[in-house]
Amino acid sequence: MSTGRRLTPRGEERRAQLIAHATSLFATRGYHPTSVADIVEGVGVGKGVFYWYFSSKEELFVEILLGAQSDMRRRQQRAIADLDDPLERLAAGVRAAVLWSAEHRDLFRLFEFAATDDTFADAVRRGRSVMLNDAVHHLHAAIEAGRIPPADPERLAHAILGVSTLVTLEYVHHRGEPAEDVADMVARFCLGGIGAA
Amino acid sequence: MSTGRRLTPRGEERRAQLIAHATSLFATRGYHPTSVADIVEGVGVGKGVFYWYFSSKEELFVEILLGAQSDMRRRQQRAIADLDDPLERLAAGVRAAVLWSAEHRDLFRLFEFAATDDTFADAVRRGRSVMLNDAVHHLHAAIEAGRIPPADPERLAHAILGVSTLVTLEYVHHRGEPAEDVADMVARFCLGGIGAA
DNA sequence: GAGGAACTTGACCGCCCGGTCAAGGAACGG
DNA sequence: CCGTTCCTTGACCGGGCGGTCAAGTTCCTC
Repeated sequence: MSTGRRLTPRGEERRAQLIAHATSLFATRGYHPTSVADIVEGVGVGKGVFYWYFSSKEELFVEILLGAQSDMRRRQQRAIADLDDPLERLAAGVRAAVLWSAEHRDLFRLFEFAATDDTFADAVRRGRSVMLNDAVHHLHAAIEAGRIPPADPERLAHAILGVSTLVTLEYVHHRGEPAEDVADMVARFCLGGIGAA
Repeated sequence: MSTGRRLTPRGEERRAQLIAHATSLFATRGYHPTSVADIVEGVGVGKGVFYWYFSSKEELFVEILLGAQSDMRRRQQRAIADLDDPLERLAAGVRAAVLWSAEHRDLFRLFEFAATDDTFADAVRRGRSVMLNDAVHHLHAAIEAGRIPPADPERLAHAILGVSTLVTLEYVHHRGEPAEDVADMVARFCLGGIGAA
């Protein structure tokens, strides 16, 4: 993960400040409307500081994106770790995704934007495909075990991702309903959708 | 729908040209990176022409958005018109949405972007809520009739929208699979998700 | 305390943005 | 052929953009 650059603790903290503030600005105003001047102003430093830590606004955004993806993945893996049943693993993964999205509204909004922008869409797809592969794996196992009717696991995985994304956006982010409730509803809908009892 | 402005046939055609080219540019490059200069250059006219027909780049985008929304709605209504059964109406509506999205890739991408931008998110939500209300209505009827287990119809409607959106994006737009097949799969998943036999 | 690496400053650069406008051409009714 | 309305032009404006850089400050090392 390290970019090779040597940073003192002070530098490390500055960098983190910039990332944090940029994330919040990108999420609230959007990527394009947020200028580098806005970012450094919010942290209270000169413009040159930004380019000491990042080579461009674009590079910073990608870094935030990749960091968020791997953080979410880590959370999902942890939630799944001690489960054996494929359908339980699937449901736990979905729940973990919803809960993570509830706790990281800013990062979730960044995903949403990045997916619609040609410059970042590939990075989003690459990150997604990792998560999707996990789901495909569980779905495949469930089909093999006769727990759900045969179907293309990849399509099912995409459908599940679609439900999680839009329902989380609407109910957790927009209406502020409890993430746990929403996660339960999403998991239930998805289990029905794939044909589980 | 008419903005009150008087336009000769010639003017009407120019306007349509600008809308068409702007739509394609917005969809491929994105809204912010597309400049008014890009739009008029593609049509081969001076910059002033743009501001003769539209008061701003933003206004043009909103017009495209609203037009697309009502076009999609019209298509959905037509597909549903001669069906009585609530679940059939629901499935037909979903299929119509997928097929429309397949035939209007540009407009579909505009929806996706607009939903992530504060300036346009409200317009998107307003348009969506119309479609969602239709779905809620059918779901409510289906629950009343005991065709599906009781649940919050609004949440189910959002889940259905999520499946349609993401699966269409991935399989129809990205992989170029036949829209009919994808529409079938989406409808099947959604019926399972809401608990229909 | 000398020296050098890490960090910071903010004026500056070239560019392009959304939007304006005075002026000029086409179309058409009278 | 005139007058008017519709349409078109493209130079121009103020301003903000992403990005640079010479100069300065802080901090650690020896």
